[in-house]
Amino acid sequence: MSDTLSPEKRDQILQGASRVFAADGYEGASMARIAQEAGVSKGTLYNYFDGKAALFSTYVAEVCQRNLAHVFDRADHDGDPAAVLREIGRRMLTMVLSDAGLTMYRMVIAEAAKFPILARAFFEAGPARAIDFLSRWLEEETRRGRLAVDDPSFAAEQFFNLCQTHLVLRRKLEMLADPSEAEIERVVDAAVRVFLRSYGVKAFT
Amino acid sequence: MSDTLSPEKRDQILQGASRVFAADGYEGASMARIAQEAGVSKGTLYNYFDGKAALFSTYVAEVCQRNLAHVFDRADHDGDPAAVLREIGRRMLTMVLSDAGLTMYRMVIAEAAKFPILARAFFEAGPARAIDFLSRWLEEETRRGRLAVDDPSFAAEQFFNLCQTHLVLRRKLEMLADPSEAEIERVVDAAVRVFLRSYGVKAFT
Amino acid sequence: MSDTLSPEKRDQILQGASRVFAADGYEGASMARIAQEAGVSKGTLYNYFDGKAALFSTYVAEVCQRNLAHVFDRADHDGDPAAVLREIGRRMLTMVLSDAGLTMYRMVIAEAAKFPILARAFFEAGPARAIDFLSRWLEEETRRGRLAVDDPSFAAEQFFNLCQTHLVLRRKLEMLADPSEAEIERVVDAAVRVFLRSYGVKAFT
Amino acid sequence: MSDTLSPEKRDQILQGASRVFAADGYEGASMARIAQEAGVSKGTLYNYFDGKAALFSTYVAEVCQRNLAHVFDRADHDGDPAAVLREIGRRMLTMVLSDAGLTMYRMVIAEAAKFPILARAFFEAGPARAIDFLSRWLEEETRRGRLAVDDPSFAAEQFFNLCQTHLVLRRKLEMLADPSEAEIERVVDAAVRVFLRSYGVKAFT
DNA sequence: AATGAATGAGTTTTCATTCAT
DNA sequence: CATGAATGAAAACTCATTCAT
Repeated sequence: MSDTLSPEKRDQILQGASRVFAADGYEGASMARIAQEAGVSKGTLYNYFDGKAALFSTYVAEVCQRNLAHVFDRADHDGDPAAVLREIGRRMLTMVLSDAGLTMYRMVIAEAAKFPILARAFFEAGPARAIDFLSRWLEEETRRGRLAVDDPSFAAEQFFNLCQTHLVLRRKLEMLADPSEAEIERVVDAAVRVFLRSYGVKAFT
Repeated sequence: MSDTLSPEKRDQILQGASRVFAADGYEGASMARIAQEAGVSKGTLYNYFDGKAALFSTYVAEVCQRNLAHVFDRADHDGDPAAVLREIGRRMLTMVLSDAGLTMYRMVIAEAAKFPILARAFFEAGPARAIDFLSRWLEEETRRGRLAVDDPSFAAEQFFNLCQTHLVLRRKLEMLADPSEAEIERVVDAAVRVFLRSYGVKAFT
Repeated sequence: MSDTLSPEKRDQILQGASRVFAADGYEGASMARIAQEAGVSKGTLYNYFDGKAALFSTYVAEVCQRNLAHVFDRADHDGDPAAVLREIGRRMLTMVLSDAGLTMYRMVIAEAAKFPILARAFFEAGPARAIDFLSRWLEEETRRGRLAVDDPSFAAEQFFNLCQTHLVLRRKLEMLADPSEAEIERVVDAAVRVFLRSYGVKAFT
Repeated sequence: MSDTLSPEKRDQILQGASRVFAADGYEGASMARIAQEAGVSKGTLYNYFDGKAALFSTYVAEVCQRNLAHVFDRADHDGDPAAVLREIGRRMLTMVLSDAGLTMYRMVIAEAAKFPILARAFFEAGPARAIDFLSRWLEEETRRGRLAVDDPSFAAEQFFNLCQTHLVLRRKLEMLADPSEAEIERVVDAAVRVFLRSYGVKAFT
């Protein structure tokens, strides 16, 4: 059945869906508009996907894979721990505050009750990946005696939460435009300071 | 004109709207279903409210007033600062994780682009109130020499973010049922520890 | 039953209905708006009239009686026949072109299929009265040898139709604002000229 | 986009719309009833037309084109002027008194305030065409010395107004069924007589 | 007799989905 | 396999009418 479906057309449809879902949300998006945006007929949509819900699920999964992966990929254990933490916090915060990140978050939150599987997929592809990365880095730094973290996974989550202070909720509530680099750095610096007071080792702070 | 509309029926409608909005979100809710759930006719809905958007706005405002007010009202400067912080964190977290809090958050986030005024109203009625309360308490404690907080408002936000570690995002993504008291306390205790390492005064820690 | 209904309130309602029907037409008018405009409750409307249709019928009848009567009341057999005709044509045309006349015509025409009785009532109260008046005047003038009209009623209708040349249809189709006195007189003068070429007597032309 | 919509179905819809609009007027017609009458679904209506207003506009335009065009197309300058005028008057009056003409007139008048563009389109397609045709004929006859018309356009309008005596208003007000040929001829003959008394040339009368 | 809250059938319009071509 | 016309079940909202107070 799916032997004759071309992957190019599948991508083409997902590109269109991407634009429309991002602009209008799940409920607001119409299959007609997605078809138009993708340059295919409405019927073709149903040849490649089982319906609107399935198309949305695939879209969220793909965007998560594409955008959220490879952001936390290289572990640096040579430089100053504080500098590394600042870089990690800055990357995470920048993505969370970006239009793409914001839109995706909103949609997933809005439809979490309806699409719990999708919500989990989002978590695994994004936050879980970041936590896992930072967690492993903290563990290794602790092993090397440069940090003193007892529960690395929990501490990683604490750090990311600290980084979201002030800016993130306000941005989600449309009370803030995309913040400047300087604003982001100010918040991240404060987060790193608080974090290291608890988990730092004297010699390195 | 609307003076003579019975407040009981108004409440009855808001009760129904409450159930339907909570279950289906703003877009997903239908006026027909709200009418049915409230036990009134569709026409009556429009006698009491100007339309779906107005009904939603009123519902959000009322729930904010009802649920979020009077949670942070008494400032305690006698006991142990750590104990006070634990109590504050526990209250905030309990509310954020409750069904009502969760539902409200989801809807406001989902519709923030469409109803920015409402999003701000939510912020003022909820998070802003909490931040303001804690901020003042931190200031007073600092004045009394029991804490050392330079930027009380920012520190307050950091504390609330720390308290949301682990549980809140997972709950928003339907990956967690309503957590137990013990789980909440474990997270809050950790938050208080980290917070006081940065902002505490030796004699009191 | 109608013993206790006050004529003042009835008039009050008709005043309100008058404004709303004139502004919005029959279909466009809402009973709620009429009640508001009349300063009574919706219920009261139904105490005085059997429903929207009945209210509309009464309104049309009353307006016809009030506005169209007493326009052609005095018969002048002393002056120049041409001058008298000009005056009659001018009066008729002015009324037909007025906002009130136009509105009434539009409504009656629009609803003639639905309210044929009302259409007839309009005809009797307006056009028929005018035709009757002119017809009798033509008859008397013919008796006095100042005109030569064989079928006075038909000739009267011909005269009124001639007077409506150019202006009336365009006004009905919203292609013309309320015309000036000069424009009206130019058309009426032409009508009188054509009319007297057929029905005039040499000595008086 | 709309290239592939079948013209047959479009016609089918317009046929249905035609029946419903004619019976109920613009406001009175419902899209549901039009769909039913046309034998299509409500959705299909919106595939072919942008909405009720657009459907109505198209309907009026098509009927005007279909019914009013090609009625006054051949100019005859050989026969008796009186005979030619009688033929022109008869044709015009027959159309104005027909069910199609009557219905169209009623609707256009009723909605002229809401659709002034449509009212003008009706005027151009119908009355204007007739006036133009007769006007040119009168001019040519005058040039040939068979008539003496100074203002051909105005005289043409006078003639058409004279032809509408007695029958037209009564028919519009539902006080008359479709009149017989004999009645029409009686009125037209009288109109021609009056017209030629003013604009005729002795030798030809 | 007056009120106006309540009703519910009605309105236009949208849209996910199907299926003949 | 791709198409897009057709569908029909919703949606939000209106309004003439009724009836308890």
